[in-house]
Amino acid sequence: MSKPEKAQISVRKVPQQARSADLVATILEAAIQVLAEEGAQRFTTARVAERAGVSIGSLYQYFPNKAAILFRLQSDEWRQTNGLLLDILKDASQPPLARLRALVHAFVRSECEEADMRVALSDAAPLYRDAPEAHAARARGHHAMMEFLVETLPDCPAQTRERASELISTTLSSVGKSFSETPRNLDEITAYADALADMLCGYVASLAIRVEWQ
Amino acid sequence: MSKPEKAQISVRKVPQQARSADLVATILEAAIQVLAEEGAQRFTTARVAERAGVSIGSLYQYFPNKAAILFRLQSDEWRQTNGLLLDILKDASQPPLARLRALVHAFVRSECEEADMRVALSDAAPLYRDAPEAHAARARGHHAMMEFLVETLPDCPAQTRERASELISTTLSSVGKSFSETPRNLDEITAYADALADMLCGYVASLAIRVEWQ
DNA sequence: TGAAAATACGATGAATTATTCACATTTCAT
DNA sequence: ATGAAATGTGAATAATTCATCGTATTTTCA
Repeated sequence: MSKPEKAQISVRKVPQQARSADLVATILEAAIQVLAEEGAQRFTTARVAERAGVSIGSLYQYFPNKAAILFRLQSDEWRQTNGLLLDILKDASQPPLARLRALVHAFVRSECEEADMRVALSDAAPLYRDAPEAHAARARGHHAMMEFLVETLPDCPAQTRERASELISTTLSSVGKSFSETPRNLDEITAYADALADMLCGYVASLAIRVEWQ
Repeated sequence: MSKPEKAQISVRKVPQQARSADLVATILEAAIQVLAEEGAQRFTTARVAERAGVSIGSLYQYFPNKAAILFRLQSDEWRQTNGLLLDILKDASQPPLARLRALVHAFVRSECEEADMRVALSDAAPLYRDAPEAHAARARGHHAMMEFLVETLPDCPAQTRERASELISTTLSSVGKSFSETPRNLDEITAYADALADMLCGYVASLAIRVEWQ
């Protein structure tokens, strides 16, 4: 057997001049379009380069392989979503469950935007799923939810809280993704997000009520 | 534009003699192994044929293309899971919420069995996701949950009930899938299933309590 | 200005892929 | 026993893919 090299997901060369930074931006923009319009199956380095109006060689100067482009896109998504969620969860002007409800709405709405691209991106997940960077990114999301629960359920045993945290973040992301796989109008999105928020808020409330912690 | 032919997912030739029925069974068995051991990425018709000890041509006698093999595997999974769930949901000897809890446990446990194969199978989902047969199969699952809710929440407005039904089935399948993506021991599985059951049962109970339906 | 560094190019190779087709073998009703 | 239908074979094909490399162009800055 010879599997010496882990798929290299990070960067090959750091852009130094403005034109190369532009180039990278152009490539990423093109990658988004190819992904949304052609799907993960037909996402190829050659197509991305062509759509970007850039040579294939240039592409490989800044991305070591195809997976790196996809991971970069997913990474950007995660960063953006994470920022959104952190802001909402930490908004001290709202009671905890109102924040959680707002978070569900924001998340579901954001999942439904650019749905084509997001679906294609998660179709491509097998290409980068095992990368350590991906693990770290997910961990950050869990951490935010955990902090929220520590504040909301201070008397809850740590282990219960951790499980609840994992359940809630998992539910949010996986149900959101699954929901966005079929096209929805705004009313459906709102109604569905409300139902999901009912479910999650109800769950957190039920944890808060159980005084029989030991 | 010319997209005349939808990907054909169903059968090319129906086995008539015993030897060909055996052949199909052998191919499917080999397909499961290839999927579990090599992953969706490396799942190729040639590898399946080789593992089955069968010529590639024979494979194409009974499956029109690669997607058909994968869809057949997924289809079998769905059928099996659906049978399991129907039995539990219709067991009149248990109160509704106990049935729902049992269902969650059975489902999560079944998702965690053969996890490698299941993960690889859903990685391959893009290949058959849009097939009408896939849609029909999902609809059957939703239908079962809907019947359960009609029994449990007879006074709930139909629209609310439908949304709840979709939310619950979606949560079950997508959270289950996501959970099984990382390896778990039996204790974790039980604890997690309990938490998920708490959440879902709590949600159904809260729907039952709202007497202010209009 | 001029040369070194950075950037861009795209033809090209090597590998993998799904699928077909002409032909060989087996089965089974007659 | 016979021959037609069913079944099995695997080399050949055509398409697609990722990624590299030598070369050309542009930028930087002394």
